[in-house]
Amino acid sequence: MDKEVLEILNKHQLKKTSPRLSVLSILRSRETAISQPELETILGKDVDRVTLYRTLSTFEGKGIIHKVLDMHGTANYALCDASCTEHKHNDEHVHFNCTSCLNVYCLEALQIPHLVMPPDFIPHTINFIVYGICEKCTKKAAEEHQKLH
Amino acid sequence: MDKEVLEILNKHQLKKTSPRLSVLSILRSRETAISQPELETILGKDVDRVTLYRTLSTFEGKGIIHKVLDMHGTANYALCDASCTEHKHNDEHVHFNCTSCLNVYCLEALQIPHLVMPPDFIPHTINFIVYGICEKCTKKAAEEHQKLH
DNA sequence: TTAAGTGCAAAATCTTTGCAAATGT
DNA sequence: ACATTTGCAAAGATTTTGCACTTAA
Repeated sequence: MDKEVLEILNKHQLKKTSPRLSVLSILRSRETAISQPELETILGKDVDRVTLYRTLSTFEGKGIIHKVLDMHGTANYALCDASCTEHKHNDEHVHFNCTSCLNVYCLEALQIPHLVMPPDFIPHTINFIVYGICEKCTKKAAEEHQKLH
Repeated sequence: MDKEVLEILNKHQLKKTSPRLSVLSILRSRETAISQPELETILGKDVDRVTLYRTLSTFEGKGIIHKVLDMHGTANYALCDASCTEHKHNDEHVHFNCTSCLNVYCLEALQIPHLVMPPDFIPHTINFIVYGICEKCTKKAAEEHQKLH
């Protein structure tokens, strides 16, 4: 049993059901955000697709996970850090979406730079996504290149 | 006839068909990006929904328009500026998505700040969206507030 | 004339909704 | 025991595909 996962559910007064435990432990085990279809594949037929939709939307509403849209508009999900609450997400870091492996990395180290908005434009949430090739895919490409020489 | 619209199509060797002319002149007439459903409403039954999908995807592929995803993952489209080509989009300005009127503004004046990526993360395209309340909605809210006092 | 583009119908996806049965507390 | 939550079935919405017809060049 994953104690931390149970704590998360406790904290938000959510029942500890099997679909929720599965989803949370998958999210916790990953360093990158994961898309709904990918989650669906991992979960297999243990969890109904509809339940997955509802689970993710509950988690998002409670501030347990946050959503990042990749290049094609597909939603990817990652655990929020402890500072997120239902009302205020602390999600102000840069995301990196690899166009090769499709993984979405939370670059927690890169804070979103402060911007001055035009007058009367009141910002609320900021989304900064960089699309490109990630570390792993860059290295993989380099190795392929080696082989040819 | 809108000469500039014709020129755009010429430049990309696209035939000047009625759906394309309609879509381009709508995009040119707006200061904000427009969603596919909204376009559909404006066009009415003059243009088939399927044709609209294909038109937008052609334009995007040619670098005539660029896509911005709003908070809900809905695609919004805006004309690219002249410096965009099929291969390299010059779309590196900040977008502002009003969560009240849903409009997506291209804040051309705000360049995306330069970021240093972690090693072996190769950036290609950058997407910077600020969600919040736009000028018009801010003012509208202020007026409503006036009335009550 | 003829390649490109459109429109319709129909398939394939994706997402939401309603409700009875199951489950956690 | 009871409010939540799940799973199924079915509705709704969105997006894609195939193909015959039309149109711009």
